[in-house]
Amino acid sequence: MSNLTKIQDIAEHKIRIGGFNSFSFREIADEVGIKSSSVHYHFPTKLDLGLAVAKRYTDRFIDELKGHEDASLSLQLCIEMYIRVFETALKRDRKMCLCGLLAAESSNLPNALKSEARRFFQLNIEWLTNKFVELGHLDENSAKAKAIFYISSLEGALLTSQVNDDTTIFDATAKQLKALL
Amino acid sequence: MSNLTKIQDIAEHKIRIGGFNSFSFREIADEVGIKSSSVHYHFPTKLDLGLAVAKRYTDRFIDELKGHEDASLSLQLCIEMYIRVFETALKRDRKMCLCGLLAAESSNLPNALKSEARRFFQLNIEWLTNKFVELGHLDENSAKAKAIFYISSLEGALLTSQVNDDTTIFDATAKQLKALL
DNA sequence: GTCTATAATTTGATAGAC
DNA sequence: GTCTATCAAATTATAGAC
Repeated sequence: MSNLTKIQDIAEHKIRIGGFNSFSFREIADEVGIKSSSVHYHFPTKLDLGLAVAKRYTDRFIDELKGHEDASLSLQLCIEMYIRVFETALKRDRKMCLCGLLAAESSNLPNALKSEARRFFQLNIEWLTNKFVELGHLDENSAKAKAIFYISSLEGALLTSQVNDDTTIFDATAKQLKALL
Repeated sequence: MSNLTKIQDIAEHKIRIGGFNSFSFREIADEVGIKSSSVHYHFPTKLDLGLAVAKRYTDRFIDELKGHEDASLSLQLCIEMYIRVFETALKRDRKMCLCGLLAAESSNLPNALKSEARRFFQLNIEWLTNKFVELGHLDENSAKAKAIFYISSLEGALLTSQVNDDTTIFDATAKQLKALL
């Protein structure tokens, strides 16, 4: 794996654990096995690194969503798949959603980074809204309200599970959301 | 107002905006109008300050909940009151829930601070569970699952509203939760 | 692309005077 | 309780050699 990729992987891990202010170029450099100046070669500023990581995270997330899409999927299966993508983030990685954490601290983030975190939410809301309109036959407004409700609940469930070191807390929320369809 | 109180107020503000790693003793001292060594007089370490602020936040939150309690309140009114406490945090303060933010970054926090954030969630879940049992006549397990669902959704709604600079996003979630009773 | 070296600033924290 | 003075360490970032 290239050092560029390693840098982004480690930065993503650290942001998802503690936020944008919780890591330094030196820590990343040490874990890669290079010097901090070499990290600056790839990403001139910390903001550049944060933006690249957030963009990559959102793009991958949306790609995974679209990758599991299937014209024959029912609303029920679509939403179950959607919930599973969040579930994986929690149970495999034992970490927060990167953009969820950035959203929480967004008032204190550079504008560009806040915008990138917002993009994650907007794309998710767009995707969910579409499903609720096309498969659930809701009107646009109701569909969007429901979409916001779903992503908010899932992000909150990650946060509550995290602080309680208890992934079954996520399951409790997931179950309620599925029952709501 | 005493400097001790001012220090805690400013620290609370900064944590709610950007998390535990987003402020320094010097910044707080500057805003109070004293020197950073004087802040250390009141709170020897940053952890001491964080713990005091988190404890105060949770105690006040629970006090407010109990203050609005009334034996004659229906489940509907109880939960509407509960949601209103979160709503106030967002619309009056335009900030995250302090313990919500600490929960998000809890994997990177000193254990004592993570525990204090966890206490907020446990007390909230306890309070909600009780209401669902006593006023909603749910069994203990269903009540607790519903309690977890409610606090998770509300915390997530704060986070989603924050990153979108749009308080109506919170309203969308609040409305769905009320409809669910 | 990675290194050494270094700059300028900030950080959490302490000692001791008043 | 607040101050001055100070510390050691860490931070983001740059210049220039290889």
